[in-house]
Amino acid sequence: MADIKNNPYLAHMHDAMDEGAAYNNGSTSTKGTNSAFDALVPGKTTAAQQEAAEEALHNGLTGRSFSQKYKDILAKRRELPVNKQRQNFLDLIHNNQFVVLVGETGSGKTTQIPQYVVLDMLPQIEGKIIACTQPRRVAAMSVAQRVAEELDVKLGQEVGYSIRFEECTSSKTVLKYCTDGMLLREAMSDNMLSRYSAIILDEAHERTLNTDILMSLMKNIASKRRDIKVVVMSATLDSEKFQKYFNDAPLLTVPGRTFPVEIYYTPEPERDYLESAIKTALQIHATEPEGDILIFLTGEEEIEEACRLLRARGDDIIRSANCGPLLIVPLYSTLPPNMQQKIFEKAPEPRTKGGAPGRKIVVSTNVAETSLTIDGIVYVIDPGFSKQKVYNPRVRVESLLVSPISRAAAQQRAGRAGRTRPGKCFRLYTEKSYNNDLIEQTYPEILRSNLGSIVLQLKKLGINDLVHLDLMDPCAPEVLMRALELLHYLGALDDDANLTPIGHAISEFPIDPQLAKMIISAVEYGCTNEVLSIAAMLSVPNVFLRPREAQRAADMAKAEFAHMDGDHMTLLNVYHSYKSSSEPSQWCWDNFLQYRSLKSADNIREQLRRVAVKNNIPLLSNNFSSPEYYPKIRKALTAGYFMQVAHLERNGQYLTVKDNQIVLLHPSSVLERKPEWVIYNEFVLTKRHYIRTATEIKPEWLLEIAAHYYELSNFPPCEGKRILEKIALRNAIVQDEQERKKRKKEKKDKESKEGKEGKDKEKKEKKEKKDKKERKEKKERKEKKEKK
DNA sequence: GAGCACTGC
Repeated sequence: MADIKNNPYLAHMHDAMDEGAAYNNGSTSTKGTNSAFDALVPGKTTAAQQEAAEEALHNGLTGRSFSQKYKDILAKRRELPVNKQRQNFLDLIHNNQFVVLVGETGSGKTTQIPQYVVLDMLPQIEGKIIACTQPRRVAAMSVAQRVAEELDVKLGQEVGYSIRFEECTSSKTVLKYCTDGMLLREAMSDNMLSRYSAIILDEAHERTLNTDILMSLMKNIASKRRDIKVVVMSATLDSEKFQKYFNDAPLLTVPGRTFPVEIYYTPEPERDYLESAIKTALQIHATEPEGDILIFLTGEEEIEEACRLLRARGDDIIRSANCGPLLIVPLYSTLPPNMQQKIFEKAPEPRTKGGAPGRKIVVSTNVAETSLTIDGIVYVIDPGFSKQKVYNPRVRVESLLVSPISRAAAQQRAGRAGRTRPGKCFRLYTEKSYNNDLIEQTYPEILRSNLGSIVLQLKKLGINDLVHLDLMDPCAPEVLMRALELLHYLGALDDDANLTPIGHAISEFPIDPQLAKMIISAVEYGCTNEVLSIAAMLSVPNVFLRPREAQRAADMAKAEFAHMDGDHMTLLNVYHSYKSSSEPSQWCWDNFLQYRSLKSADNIREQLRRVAVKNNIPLLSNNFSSPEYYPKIRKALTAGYFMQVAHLERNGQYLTVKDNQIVLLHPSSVLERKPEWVIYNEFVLTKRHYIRTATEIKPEWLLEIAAHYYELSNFPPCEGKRILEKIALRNAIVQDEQERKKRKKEKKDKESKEGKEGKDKEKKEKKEKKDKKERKEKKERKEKKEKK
């Protein structure tokens, strides 16, 4: 205590200690010289007390004295806008179960709020810990790293993170950053999230599928656990919706710290946004002061095209208008990491000393909207489009569609220009269009997705009444119905929509339900090892590369792996070859394969293998030289994908079974010979309808493996149906015949058995008679003898 | 004869 009193730097620590003593009901806590936390009473701290604890001589979490680095960071933390609101925040959290917090970029909410909650709830004393969720893995990881530094602890000890494939926590952990999907998984085995005293949901405005489910779950849990606190953090001004959803929760608004961005609209609508974007970029280069440019486009092809045009025309204006040199960099997620690094390179130097400055132009997809931040961007060009996922429940297909962005997304894009200094945003649409045509918010993902996997998870979470599920935006009944239907056909739900043992097993796997069903069914066919590999390969982005300049070479490389049964077996070949290569990265390069995808497939396979072992699913392989080796694998695939079958009609077109959609085999398929029956993994909707990743099957397998689905009476008419009907009829006849034969044989057996028994009896009786007679005669002879 | 916006368990 004396130390603190003598230290002018800790002026208000003194008061805090006294207050703490008062809360402790007068009990002496003078050993509090070592831990400033002694002054804190769980659930009743003040901002002053918290600040005092942060300025104490020793770290309340570790008992160690604070490092100089800690003190330096602390000074900066005090400057964050959110720190000015600490007392307000504490007041709200003390008096409410839910708090909604809106904080713009740079407010410090993600790093500071969880720390305030830790100091307030003192998880190390209370035994329950605090979680803060993020939609993305990298964010969870990097924020945890930062907060560990801020609290002067080692990452993975008192502060940790938990993401797929990486658990970086310990028994000491009091604050855990995790992806929202990870927390959802955890809830599946601990429905009340009983380990936690507070959950902080960050980036809630992004409305990812998992965040939406988690919000609903927290609402449910909070109504049953009065002790848990929930903080929902968001970046939008659409806070009323969040407040209302969380039972009229109070709102705290924290200003951000960004620079102003001037917005420019086009006076007239642009017909060709690509052309217009390029023109605008070159015009900025020719007329605006130094500063890098970010252009938002929709996809890889468009971006590469734009880069080509920019390079060509850039050279022209550099010559004619005496502009500085340009560095043009594409950016999209499937770009190899070393190419992605280029976005962080500096703009080129002027060609001559004192000449016009160079400029960097980044041409990017949505990655640059949320996931990646590029420093030095001053100008943003926003054509107003992005590719968005849409789900059509009628044909059960998710597809990507180029669509206008929302006003919220447009604001987000503009904001990217003001991170380091005041910037400008050029919108390639009219102001009128912005106000009238763009929707306010992007539709939440839950309204645009296939919910098969999510519905299963909800069932596992103990939520049975899905129709009345309390979601911020309720999903369409038809989408829900499709999900239930799928799970029912897979055998995951019974007739009353309750989870079956198979459903429990499927839900353990962090993959599509069909893939999980495939793995579980593989036990029956003795090929779980191979099916685990295929499932992993199907869960990662396409492994086959096909660079524009080397298409033929790439196709030839792929042909080396081709398997005549189809694309699934081809993937299996690739995986096996990958595993046996000595230098995987070089090997991938040589074979036109995406190393990143294969590495990830290997990771996923290992995870799936662990889940399988945990659920007593044996790891089996058939004898490779057996002729049944591949057919058995294909049967296991069919057990998962019997709802995605296409039949080649006599006119040479494939028709999907039951939905009767005309589809083409994707040109990337190895199945050039067009087998009559195929299962497919994916339905791709572009200019035409394609089925991608297909494997040949036998129609009789469908009736054998999925008899409940192939109840042909409710199928619409088509050739495939007629063939299946014939097979079913033949099966029925064969079965009848077999049964008739069986009955006949049984009868015969019975008769002959009876006959035999009869004869035996006769024989026995005869023998007995004979014996008796003999005995009698013997006896008589004996008696005669004796009489003599 | 063609694509894979972006996350995530």
